[in-house]
Amino acid sequence: MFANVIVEYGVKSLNQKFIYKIPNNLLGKIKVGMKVYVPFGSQEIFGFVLEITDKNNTDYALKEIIRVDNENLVLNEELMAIGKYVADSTLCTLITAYQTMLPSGLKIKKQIHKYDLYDEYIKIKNTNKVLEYIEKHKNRKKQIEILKTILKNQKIIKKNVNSAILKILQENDLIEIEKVKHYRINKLSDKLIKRELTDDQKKVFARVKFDNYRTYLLYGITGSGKTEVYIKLIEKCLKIGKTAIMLVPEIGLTTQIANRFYEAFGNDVAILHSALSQGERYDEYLKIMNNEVKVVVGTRSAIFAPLNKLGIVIIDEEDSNSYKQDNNPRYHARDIAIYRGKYNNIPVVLGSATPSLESKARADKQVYELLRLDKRVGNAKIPDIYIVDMEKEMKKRNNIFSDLLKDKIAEKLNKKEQIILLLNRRGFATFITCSNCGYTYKCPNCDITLTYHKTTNNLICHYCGFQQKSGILCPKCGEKALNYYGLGTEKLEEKIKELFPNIRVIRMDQDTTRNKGMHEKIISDFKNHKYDLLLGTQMVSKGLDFPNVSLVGVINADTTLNIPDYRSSENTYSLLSQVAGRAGRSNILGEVVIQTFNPDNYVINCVKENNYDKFYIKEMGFRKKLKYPPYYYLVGIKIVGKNYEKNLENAKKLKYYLSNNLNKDTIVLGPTTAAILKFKNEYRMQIIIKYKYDDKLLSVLKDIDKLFIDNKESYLEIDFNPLRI
DNA sequence: AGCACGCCGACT
DNA sequence: GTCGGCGTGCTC
Repeated sequence: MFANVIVEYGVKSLNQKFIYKIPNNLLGKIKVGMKVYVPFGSQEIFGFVLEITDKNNTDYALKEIIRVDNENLVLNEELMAIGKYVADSTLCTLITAYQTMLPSGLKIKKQIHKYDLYDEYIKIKNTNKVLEYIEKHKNRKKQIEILKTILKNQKIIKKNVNSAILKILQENDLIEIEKVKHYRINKLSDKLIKRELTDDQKKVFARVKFDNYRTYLLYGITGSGKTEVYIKLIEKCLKIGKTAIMLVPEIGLTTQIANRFYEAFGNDVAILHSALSQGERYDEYLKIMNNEVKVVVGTRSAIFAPLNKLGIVIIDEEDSNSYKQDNNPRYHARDIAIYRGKYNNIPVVLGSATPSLESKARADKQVYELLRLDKRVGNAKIPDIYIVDMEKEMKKRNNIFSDLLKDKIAEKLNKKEQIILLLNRRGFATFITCSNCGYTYKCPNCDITLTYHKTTNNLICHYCGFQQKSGILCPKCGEKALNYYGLGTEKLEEKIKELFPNIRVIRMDQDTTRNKGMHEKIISDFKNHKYDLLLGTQMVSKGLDFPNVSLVGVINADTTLNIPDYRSSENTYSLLSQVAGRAGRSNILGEVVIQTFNPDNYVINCVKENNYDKFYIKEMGFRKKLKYPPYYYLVGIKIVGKNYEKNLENAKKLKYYLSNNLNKDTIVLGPTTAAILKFKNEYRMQIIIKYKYDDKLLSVLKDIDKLFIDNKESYLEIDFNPLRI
């Protein structure tokens, strides 16, 4: 027998099957989807079994598989198929696809990490022998005491026993050690909390059918109780003997949602998200593979959870950009969810308060089934939204806080209610310029100004992570004339404290949540009213539920609106209405102040009117006129190289090739410089393909991918349905 | 990706 | 003469 194997190196030139002979001692042991160790040229490396066959059409001598690396790791048929689908639909190598599906402890590569943790117990080996021993050696008091406790309790924990005594008992062959797998995350909740659905929620719940594939779009306003519907759906799914995946966006509130799922399903739940340690991830993955859990809650890559008998997939906040991976493979979790939905013939539920235009358009065309929740649960009302024209405020020298926002903050502080401020920029100042010579700090590797972080006194490139210490003198002319421009969350924190000296402020952004557990700590401290005001980047905008928050302030709504990208309006609408939804989630009325230089912009006004449908219609008009999704599909191709001229030349040749080989009504734009031309010392040109239907597209893209394998000057990054171009 | 092989230049 | 630079080609 022979095995077709792909090897651990994720390079295009090795993206092919290598055939190996299965030695007699491994016959029957090796299965499709297993990790194996194989000879490869002069090396020995890991690989992954794709097929097992009795045919060998080659005329060269075959090598033999050395061994199976981990007998417990076998990807099932569905996961094998998903890997192929990911590779085909994103043009990544097969091995890269399988690697992303596995937690790092199980990836197909050389690794010495041992993630397995065990609890060790001591058990009696032979009771009669022990009783004899006790009779015989009455003076060995300490040993006898231990033996008696074991006799009484069946087994005791090993680490509580003195190692010298343990050794004697072992040498006398009286005891044995039992190893029990220890999971790092262990939620034991025996009091499961059952909640009732409202009539609206019940109607939505009843529409989801479990006996065939169908994608549902649950469009429910903020605070309408989508999570309760998800829980009930999963409950039903478990009742019919199946399992469930629940995806949440990657914004650190996974633990919050996970806690609600623990309340509902106890230790039937596994969680998978990026804040877990590698060991924790490994453990959770093992629980899933061993069928010890029925519900998986997690971020993007949890869509690959190896659950058997999958019964439903739910994606909360389906419009979140975090569901699309922005490095290889550039897959979208929504596509994988739908693939699994079809594969298992089960429902897929996409939920959001601000659905992506793609999903809403599909629902309008009956491709998805639309479910709506239009009312907030209980007495909570939609917050009042005020728009402030910052141009007028600037004339009053209010360049950060408008009069209205200042008044409202003072009012809420007085009433002991809480406040959230959103500013979508971290750091202190967004750039530093010398007023003497005009020098501006820039990243040496990218085409980007460095952001000043006061806490660490660092200048940081927010794109590549480059850091340098900040000086007092201009590095060019040596004058003491550096000016700090632009507003970030650090400066905002300082300014709010100047304005309200007694206010208790907590900041939540990438910088304050870098350490494990900080995210949860900030959220729970704010919830427990240890702070009056929470300020931060978009982290503060989604999913959080603080009943005592009655005011949300958006410092500058234009930061996201002005990004030159076809989705900036959609992103802004979603961000603003999500953050507005943080106010007034209980009995107190919520108020929202949005500061902007574009008070007449339709996005801002639709947010003010809380009118998603109006925004949707207006935005769809623009998308149609400008030939953007969902009317057209996009492919973004980046041509990257160290030499600007040669790279541009390659980009032009590529454009020519694409225009000549794709369908006539497919639009090929570019090459233009990418949004950030220089990144990590490489120049990036961009070609955009817009198409409605093109049967040649995939094969042409595969061809150009091959053409560039041997190109030493440039390489390609191909992105299907890019979220920004 | 990683390694062997091979062809050139500057060294004890 | 030979050590080591990296360009090229191959891996079942």
